[in-house]
Amino acid sequence: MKIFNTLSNKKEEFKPQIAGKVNMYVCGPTVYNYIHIGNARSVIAFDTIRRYLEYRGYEVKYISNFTDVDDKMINQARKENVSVADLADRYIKAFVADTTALNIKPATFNPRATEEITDIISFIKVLIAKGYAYVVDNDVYFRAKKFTKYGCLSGQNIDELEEGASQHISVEEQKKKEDAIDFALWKGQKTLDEIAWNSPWGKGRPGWHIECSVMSTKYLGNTIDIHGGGQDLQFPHHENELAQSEAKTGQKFVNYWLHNGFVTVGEKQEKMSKSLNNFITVHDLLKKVDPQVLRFYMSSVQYRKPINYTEDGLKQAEAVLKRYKNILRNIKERLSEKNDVSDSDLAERLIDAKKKFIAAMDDDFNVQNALSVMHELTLHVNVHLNNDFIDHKNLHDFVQLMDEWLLIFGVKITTEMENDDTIQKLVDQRNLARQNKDWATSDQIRDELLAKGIILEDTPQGTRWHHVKA
RNA sequence: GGCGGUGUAGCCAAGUGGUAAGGCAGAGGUCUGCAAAACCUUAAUCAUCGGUUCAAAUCCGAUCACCGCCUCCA
Repeated sequence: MKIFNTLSNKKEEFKPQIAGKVNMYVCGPTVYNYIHIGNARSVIAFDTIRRYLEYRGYEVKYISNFTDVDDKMINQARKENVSVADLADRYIKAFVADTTALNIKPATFNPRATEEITDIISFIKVLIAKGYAYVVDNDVYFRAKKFTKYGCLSGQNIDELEEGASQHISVEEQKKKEDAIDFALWKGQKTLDEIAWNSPWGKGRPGWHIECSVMSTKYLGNTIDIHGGGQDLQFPHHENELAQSEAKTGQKFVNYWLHNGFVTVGEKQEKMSKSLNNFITVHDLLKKVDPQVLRFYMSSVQYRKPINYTEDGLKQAEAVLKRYKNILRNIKERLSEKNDVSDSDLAERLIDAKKKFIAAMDDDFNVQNALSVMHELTLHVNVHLNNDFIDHKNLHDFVQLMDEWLLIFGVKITTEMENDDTIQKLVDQRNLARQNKDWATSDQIRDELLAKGIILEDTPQGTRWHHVKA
């Protein structure tokens, strides 16, 4: 399996530290609002990756944090006149609701920054002791230049970073720090009403980057296999995480860094973000869009590629899902027949498709090629279904294969056989009318049922029906 | 200014040296009493210019356009 590693900027053969096991950490949301579909994309991308790793037999330990204290949290809580903790609880609940709807597998554990303060303080103490951090007033800063590899993840040159940074950092902050590129590990309390914890440096709270270093090393060990997040986290967040962690442990922090592409929107295809006010929350979108369609749309683009969010894109995803639903339902209907035949060609195609699917996904999770394999196989199975005699065993295997594959994309298609005497009676009536070539009655019954959301399909094997949404 | 990404048919998109996968939409057709479902047929020379090569979407150079990061952001 090959994975694109941001650290080396190329695809590398994936080798977890312990054969058969993968530990991964994915940067989670700051819980001060509903997540938008850009946030969802990241969650979906890494869930899809996780599911594929599990499909390939890896046991995955998956940790994703909640940032439940920082400037945004504090500001929003003030605005709403609620406590930071209440704000966090509310949006963690919303996050769970949204991601559950999108069929995201729950993380092995979701640590919260505010519940890790003791470990954060110990971590910072070590950095100070090693000379990688220094105290100014009630703040603690990381001495970036002492970590000579600083910039290795983002390919940034420290001197040029300084030029850029100097234009944006406030003068006060600038003065406190030894160097413009140093960043806060601990921020002293500014006003008495601000949430704060006791520390050796006075009351305060952790900086943003430190929490991920602490939680990652605490729950997964000093060196982890995969660390994921959005492309915008590459610098400075992940660069800083890397510096802090390796400065403390002296060991490699992450073997494979993965960064997902953005969701863009509008004619200019700009990044979806709160500051541009061009975001759509999952909470709102799911009021009108089938969560499964949104999930499939987002996971059917390779994780590193940008997704330009459009309604047409959603429609296309919906059309593909409908095709899969149709074939799975049609097979289920026909498997009740007793007209078994063995089709060696179909058997071979299944084996071949499985190989190709794995080859596609093993190549840095190339979902487009994987879907292409699924389409091709679906075509052959549909052709097979035109026959009077069908291969029960291989059709059964196909259904199982599709179920497994679709689940990697977070999609579960249910094809429950529906039984309804009232509907069946009407269908029988209609068929009687059809035998008598009474098309008027026949069509009238079909229209009646359609109005109730029931679709009829006349096949050589008889009339079958299903609900529009099913 | 520095770093990185993108540009392939109406749309989504694969493809890193040998004469353009797949999907959606559209059009035509088969099947059907008509539908539905399904199947068949059907479209691009790959942003532009130049170069290397027997051969380039694919390598090199230049240009144009767009996006992102360098400041909170998935």
